[in-house]
Amino acid sequence: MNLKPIKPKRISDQVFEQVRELILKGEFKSGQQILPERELAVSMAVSRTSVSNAINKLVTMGLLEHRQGQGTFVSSPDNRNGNPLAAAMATDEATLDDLLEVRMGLECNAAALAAQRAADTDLTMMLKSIGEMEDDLATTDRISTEADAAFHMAVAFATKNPVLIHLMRNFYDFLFIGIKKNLTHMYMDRNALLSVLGHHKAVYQAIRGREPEEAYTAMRTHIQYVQDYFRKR
Amino acid sequence: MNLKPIKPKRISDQVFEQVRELILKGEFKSGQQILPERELAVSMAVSRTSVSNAINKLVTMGLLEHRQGQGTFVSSPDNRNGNPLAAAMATDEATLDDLLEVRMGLECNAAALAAQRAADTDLTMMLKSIGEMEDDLATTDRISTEADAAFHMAVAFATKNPVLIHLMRNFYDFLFIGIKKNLTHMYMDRNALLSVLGHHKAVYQAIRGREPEEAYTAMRTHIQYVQDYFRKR
DNA sequence: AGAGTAAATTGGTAGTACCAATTTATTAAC
DNA sequence: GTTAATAAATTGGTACTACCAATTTACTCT
Repeated sequence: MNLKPIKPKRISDQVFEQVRELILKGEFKSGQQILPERELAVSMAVSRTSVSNAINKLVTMGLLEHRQGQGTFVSSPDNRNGNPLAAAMATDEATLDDLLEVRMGLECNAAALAAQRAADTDLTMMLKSIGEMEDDLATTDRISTEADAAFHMAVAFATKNPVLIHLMRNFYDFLFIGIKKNLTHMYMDRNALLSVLGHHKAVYQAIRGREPEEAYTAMRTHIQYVQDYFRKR
Repeated sequence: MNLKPIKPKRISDQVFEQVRELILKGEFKSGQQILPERELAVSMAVSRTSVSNAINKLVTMGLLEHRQGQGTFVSSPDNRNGNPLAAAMATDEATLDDLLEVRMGLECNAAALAAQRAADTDLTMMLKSIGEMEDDLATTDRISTEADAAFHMAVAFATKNPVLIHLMRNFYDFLFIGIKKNLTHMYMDRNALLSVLGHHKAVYQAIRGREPEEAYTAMRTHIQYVQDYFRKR
């Protein structure tokens, strides 16, 4: 007899999550109007009150903007309060290079910690994302940003440090939603991607081999490569 | 004739502001239940819908917590979304050690960057905070957390990286507001503080000497010392 | 005194009506 | 045919009412 406690889920929270997912997946683009409350309520078979509550939550978080008489619009990523990096990038003359510099500090350290702590499931996740990247490159000249992010998030999870995981998640949300177009060149440059894939494999090998210093150096090589790639553009 | 445009103010926003003010002024203490929605609606002569909207906004921001059947309560300061680290520390079993591990990544990297980029004003700021710590220890057995934070922030400013500066600011806000009591032991332990002061001086010397690897290693020594200090408790 | 039940209290959901702001469509005047 | 004014439609905002869901309190029975 294996009974698990049932946690009731508020309707407005479920609406919130669905709409948030649509935004994060890019179904509703930045600046685009989403469906009106009445329409969402009918489509989801809930009351307009619940929809309105969910939308208000997304407005408070900065993902959406209300305009009475017009509709509800997706905010530009820079205005999102949920992501501290957006705030940093919006208020100052911050650049992609600045962000990569911070990554250098965070991710090299993370790789070293991962080499000390990775569980088999972590290693499996890293290998899976490497496999996805290989599959992509076998049939196309590009890889999905999701596979790249998944690799780095797998390394973060392997650190078992919740603060670091949270920060890394913010990073990848921001990188791939906020400034995705800046990264497009590299994600469609076959030679660059082969190098990236090689770096990922080197990081993975070092982590699997429980070698923190090698993992640190491999990740450093990787991020330095990305930095140099964008510094040339 | 001086006519100013009249900007209509949403009722729910006015409720939001009034309640937020009461919380920030301490009329409702952390953990305390605020007035029920129905009561607030009657007191403010508005509909419960508007009150509920305002409360939901404060809940989303983390200042309040709903509990169906009980009431609405003021969150503890650690849970406030104004600081992203608070969110990371609240949702998981995160520890001070986790936070120090992340600092290891960020701040060693920052020290190396500072050694490459520090201006005279940056060096002056570091020296000033070291001076304040020395003054404190000359007359008392403790130092102010502000002087310690000021040193680390001076190093961050010396990196000239706005993203890093922003993240570091969040760190020190959180460290000294969120979990200040955990740090008290060290800030009143004379021997520990003498070591910390020595570490700061070593970091400063390396930065002033434009030696990134020495700065990195000195900062690493410092944070490792703090980690070990708290791991013994 | 303890257990069970009922009532009260609180936030959550739903539906309806209307208001406020904006946009679109229609009509009237030139 | 064009422009301006008016009406209608669309969208979010407010209000009200009724009921549901979760928790606490009060009452009754053993």
